[in-house]
Amino acid sequence: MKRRSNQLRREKSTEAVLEAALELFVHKGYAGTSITDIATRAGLTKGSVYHYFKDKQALLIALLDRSETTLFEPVFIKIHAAHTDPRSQLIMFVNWVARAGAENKELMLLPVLVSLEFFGFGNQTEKYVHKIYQRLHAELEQIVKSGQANGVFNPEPDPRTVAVSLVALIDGLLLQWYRWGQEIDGPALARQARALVLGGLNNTDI
Amino acid sequence: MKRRSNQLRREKSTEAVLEAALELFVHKGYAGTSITDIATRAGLTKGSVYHYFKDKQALLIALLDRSETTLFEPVFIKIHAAHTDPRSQLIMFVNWVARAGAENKELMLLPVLVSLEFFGFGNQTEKYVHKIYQRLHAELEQIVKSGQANGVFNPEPDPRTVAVSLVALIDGLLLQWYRWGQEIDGPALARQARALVLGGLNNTDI
DNA sequence: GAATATATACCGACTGGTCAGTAGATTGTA
DNA sequence: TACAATCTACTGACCAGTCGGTATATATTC
Repeated sequence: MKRRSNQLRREKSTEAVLEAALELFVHKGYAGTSITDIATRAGLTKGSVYHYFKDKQALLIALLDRSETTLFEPVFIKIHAAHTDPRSQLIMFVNWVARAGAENKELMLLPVLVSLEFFGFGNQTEKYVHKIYQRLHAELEQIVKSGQANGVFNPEPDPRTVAVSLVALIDGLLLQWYRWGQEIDGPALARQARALVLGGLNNTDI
Repeated sequence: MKRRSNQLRREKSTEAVLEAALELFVHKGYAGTSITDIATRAGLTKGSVYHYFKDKQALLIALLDRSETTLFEPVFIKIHAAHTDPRSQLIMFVNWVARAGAENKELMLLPVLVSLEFFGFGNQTEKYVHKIYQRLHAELEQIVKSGQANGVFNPEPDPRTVAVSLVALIDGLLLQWYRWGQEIDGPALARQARALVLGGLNNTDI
């Protein structure tokens, strides 16, 4: 055993556990993953996992937190900072999803999958995921609204519905690719998302 | 205990078991549902469930089969029989999904949810769901193609991608509503589906 | 149509196995 | 020595599937 400082051991081990848990939760499901699985994949044993994390749910929460702070939060900041027109903001958003989804597949899929596995349990996990979705919906709704106010978008469609549908399309496409084990096709996702939102927002006669 | 013929008992019991299983599989997941749960909800005990079904998976397969024959098959037949233009066929399809999803929520959601829970296991269940999706994609792709040949649709978008995206949007919307315990909003689904497909197919400059 | 034999429906205890979480020992670091 | 990280062994709960048995329904025989 190589000699390492306790701090280094701590960091390496927690990181290894989180990485293993993310991989396994996404590919085998939360319920389908045992702590021993996670420990083994992280090069440790069960007891050590419990040394760092209170219980199984704490592991999941930590990963959801990471997903929020490293994936979702940055794009909102970036879009707000850009100060461009709503149309460009929407395009920025879908392009970001396409890139983030391709580069960080598991972290992107985790909230989607977990929200389905934990539906209706009324626990902490569900609330956490709910927050992420609400944020997504609210931000997109805002963009659509301002575009309609500017006269850039067709004012007829309900902005909330447009926002929810855009998120649904992205979720659906991510899940499709995940389901059949295909790589995430970023450009295709971006193209279809644009077709949905801008197609709907440009045309009155659909 | 009321006296009933064996045939009647058989029918009543299998039906009760299937109904209970559908409800529980959708709302608690396949793995999260125990046979005892199902039996209790059906007013029986574990042994009786095994009297009618070989094992847990056989129950799931029976339900998937029901989903295919009572939901998906009829719409394809109806669309083929209609002999209308591709545009109307697409609209027929999304209207049907909207109606079937609202009227028969659990049966509609089962394949979607199961395909996610069973991803990558390479078992019978996965193949079954795969078949349903392939069928969906193929039928829709065909409609889009013929519309493009007729000059009704913009010929540029790849028909396969359009078909996959439409299914993804529908999946995504169904899951959204399921996730947050909302009723399925048929009209909204139909409207958004039209915006995606026809919006994308009408416009070159999106 | 009564008596008997067989088949079907149903029950609940049991088995073998899995898993989350715990306790205490052991090894490595400060 | 004190403390942190890790391991091993264990517990209690749960679950899929089996099995022997009971009750009810149907078929057969007289």
